[in-house]
Amino acid sequence: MAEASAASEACCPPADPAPDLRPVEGAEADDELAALAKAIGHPARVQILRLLVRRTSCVCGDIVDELPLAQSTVSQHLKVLKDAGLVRGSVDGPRVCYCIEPRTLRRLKALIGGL
Amino acid sequence: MAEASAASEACCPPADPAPDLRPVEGAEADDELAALAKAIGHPARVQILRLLVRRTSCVCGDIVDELPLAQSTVSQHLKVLKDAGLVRGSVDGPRVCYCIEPRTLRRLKALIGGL
DNA sequence: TTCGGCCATCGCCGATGCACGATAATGACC
DNA sequence: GGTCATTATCGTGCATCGGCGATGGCCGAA
Repeated sequence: MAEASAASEACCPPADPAPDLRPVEGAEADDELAALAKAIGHPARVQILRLLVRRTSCVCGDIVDELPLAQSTVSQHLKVLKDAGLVRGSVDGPRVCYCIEPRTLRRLKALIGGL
Repeated sequence: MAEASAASEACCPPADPAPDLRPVEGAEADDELAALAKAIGHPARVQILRLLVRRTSCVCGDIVDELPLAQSTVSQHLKVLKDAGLVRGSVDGPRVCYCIEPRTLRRLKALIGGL
């Protein structure tokens, strides 16, 4: 398995048949919703999320020069999104390909919808 | 109108025929979503929101002894929610009746749904 | 008028967030 | 080997958050 990792589609697999099993209310759901909301509680992170949803590209560098922020700041925001589970990063040679995690995004929508 | 203000239904009018007009994406939508998400980015505020949605009561005092927090802290959280437009407070005699703002909540759902 | 309950606000503290520049780590390429 | 490009991490400064107790304002009741 040397090559064959084309890195154009492989980093963001859309396959996701898993259903949401956890409840949308209760103490755990409250904490979960608060954590997710906190993660997107910054305009820069909302912009990053939208960029990744549109999938024009998922390379970190492209995100950096799309935002009026320093590279280290963008990396920090990406880390917040990654810790929240909203985003996934795949190392692809010297670059890192970021993409959204559809499951977490759907989970967020379900939690918000349960309000 | 001395009595007749039973404070059970009058403070939270469910009437809300207004549709959402603003777009769900763009720079303003990003800021709006980030501000709303930040407002609910704390477990205590999520709990408060749920309490108000359930409408078991909307009096501030009831919220205070439903949460393991001091009265001033709850008041602070209520202020955050009120500044975000998610909650409205009506002075009703010596008490204050809080209730959710359905328009803002629907707006939040629309913004999340637009992701 | 005075008292007491209800709520908002203030002041304070420690903890966290956000931005940046500088530096390190990784991998491709010559 | 060396070099360049890309990204993560560290350290720092400043601002904001989150909690509390204490205080003050407001209204109704006595």
